[in-house]
Amino acid sequence: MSHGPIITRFAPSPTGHLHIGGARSALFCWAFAKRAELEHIARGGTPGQGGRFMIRIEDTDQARSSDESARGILEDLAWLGIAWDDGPRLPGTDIGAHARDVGSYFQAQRAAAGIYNAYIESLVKSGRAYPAFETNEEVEAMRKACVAEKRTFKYPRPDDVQLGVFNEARWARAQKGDRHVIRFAMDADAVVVHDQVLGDVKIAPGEVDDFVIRKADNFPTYHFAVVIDDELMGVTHILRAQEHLANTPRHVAMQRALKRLEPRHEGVSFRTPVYAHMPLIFNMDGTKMSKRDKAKTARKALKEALAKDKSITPATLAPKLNLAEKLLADFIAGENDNVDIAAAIAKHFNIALPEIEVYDYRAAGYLPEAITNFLSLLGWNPGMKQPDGKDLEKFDNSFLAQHFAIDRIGKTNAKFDRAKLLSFNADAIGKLSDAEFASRWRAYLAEYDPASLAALDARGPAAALILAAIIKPRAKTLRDALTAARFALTSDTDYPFDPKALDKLRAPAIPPVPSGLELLATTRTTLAILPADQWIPPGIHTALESLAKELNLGTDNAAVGKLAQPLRIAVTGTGVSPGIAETLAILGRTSTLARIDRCLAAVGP
RNA sequence: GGCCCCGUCGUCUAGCCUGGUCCAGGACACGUCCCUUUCACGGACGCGACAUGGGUUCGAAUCCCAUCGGGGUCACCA
Repeated sequence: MSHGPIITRFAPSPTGHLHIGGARSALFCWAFAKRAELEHIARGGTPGQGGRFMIRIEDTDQARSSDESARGILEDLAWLGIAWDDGPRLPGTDIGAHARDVGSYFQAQRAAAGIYNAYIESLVKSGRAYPAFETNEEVEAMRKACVAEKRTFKYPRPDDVQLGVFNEARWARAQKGDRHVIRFAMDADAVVVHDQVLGDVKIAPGEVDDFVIRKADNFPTYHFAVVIDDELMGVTHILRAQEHLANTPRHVAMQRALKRLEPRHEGVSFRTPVYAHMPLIFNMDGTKMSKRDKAKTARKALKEALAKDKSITPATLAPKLNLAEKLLADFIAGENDNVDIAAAIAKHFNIALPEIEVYDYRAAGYLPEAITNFLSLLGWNPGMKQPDGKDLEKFDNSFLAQHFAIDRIGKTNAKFDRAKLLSFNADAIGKLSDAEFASRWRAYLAEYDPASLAALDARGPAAALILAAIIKPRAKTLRDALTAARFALTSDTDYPFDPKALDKLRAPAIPPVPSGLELLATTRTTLAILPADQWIPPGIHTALESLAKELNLGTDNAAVGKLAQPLRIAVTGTGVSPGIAETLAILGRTSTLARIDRCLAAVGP
């Protein structure tokens, strides 16, 4: 047994944003390596030698991969607090700065360096792989024929190919430039995957056919690249989603057939890493969480709008969305699931698209610590109790790194309950100090809603701090903190009045209590002469209390309420707002009086 | 369909390996109540599950089998 570090990896394909399920995989891989490192350090070991977490970008799909999404994925990981030891350097941070020298962390570059082709050639020469010349269409036709006969399709090994015997004729033809793929020659042995979560999973011989390991474009397939890279990059433990379980026998079979080619390791057999397959994460309705859900949601909303309002047609709508009519028509027909079109529709009809990717949750105002905490509980559980006997389920990444263990990964698939995530997020926000919340909220607004940030700044720093303190318990996300703060972020002349609230204001007096309108006018007079140094929450509260007493409204809090409710409607336009004293303090005297006057005018004589 | 995996409240799960302390515990959601100047926050209580059927055993959520149900996978995507 070697004493090298435990090395885990997360290997995303850069074809979009980081999926929330991928984030969990990354988090668990990170935690596993981190724990090994922590324990190694505690034993006095050399830093960096106990456990390492690696990122490798699997960009062998030329058509769908992009540098932009690779960067986005890296940024989202870092935002979640998942830093990698090995992998691309993340600009502006020191993440990846001390990566091991194991070649590029991008597979396309590794392919360009000839890493995979050297192994392909060795496999072909040892008779464990061979060129196959059928076109994609031909194989597809064979498959269809099988399906029609209700038989499972397995690629039939050509008669001239023999396991373990180098097929020179085929190799020569391939070298000549005939379009071909390389297929791995499966052996006849049964494969057992010793999975740390699922136990031993046995696959009978003959279940796996000769699969493609190099595509016609000369790029390795996922299966091949993964096996080569995991070995060459020293990966010891593979934690991944259960959807990969069925692939694992292929990987194990290749590991058994492969020997190292590099001078220092030449001839050494590939090792089989430790596998642990994690349960899957689904939507609440049991469907897969996919970015297509966004298109589905948008399409449904659009169809409803179309059915409800006959004046809306694809032809009239397309220009408003800045889209070609054909594109929109295709989208409606389900011909495409373009996320940008979905977003445009959502914006136009003011509907919320489901959050699927980390990027979405970030934009929706979730805190990274709430996301990783929630994700940790999907398929894993610390199995610990709190002093009060309740299950421990609120913890941070550092706790996870200290306690994560594969043997506590569950086997059953989980449904992603957004309501619970929302509750975790609200809880995480609630735990923030007022100052912390204020600064996080500002940062959020700076990125996603600069106009609101400008409006906030216009109120001044003192008001901003009071505002932060009172919206904090009302906010489940940084985005909906805006709802509670709306009154302070709109101008004194155009915040809307809720008609129902105004009606309440118009209600006649019920003697001895004066009407809301009368109370409002009286309160205005009092507030107008309140000393400036009293224009703070306690000062305002005291003033309202004395006024209530003066007017014989009573002495309890309900008395102040009789004053507060008309005021609230006047200055916020609705009967719902944070505490009235805080609300007025944030607005300041000038705004408050202006708003009362505007309301008085709106209600009319 | 073949192969493989899984099955505790609506949801995430604890308990299962090492049967009894479980007429099954927690959290989210939901409901009622309390707090309360509105809305939130907070607090209390409640609702609510061992898929089914057979075994094994003095005793099964826990062990075995079958059935049913759910899922994954069968690409020159990863």
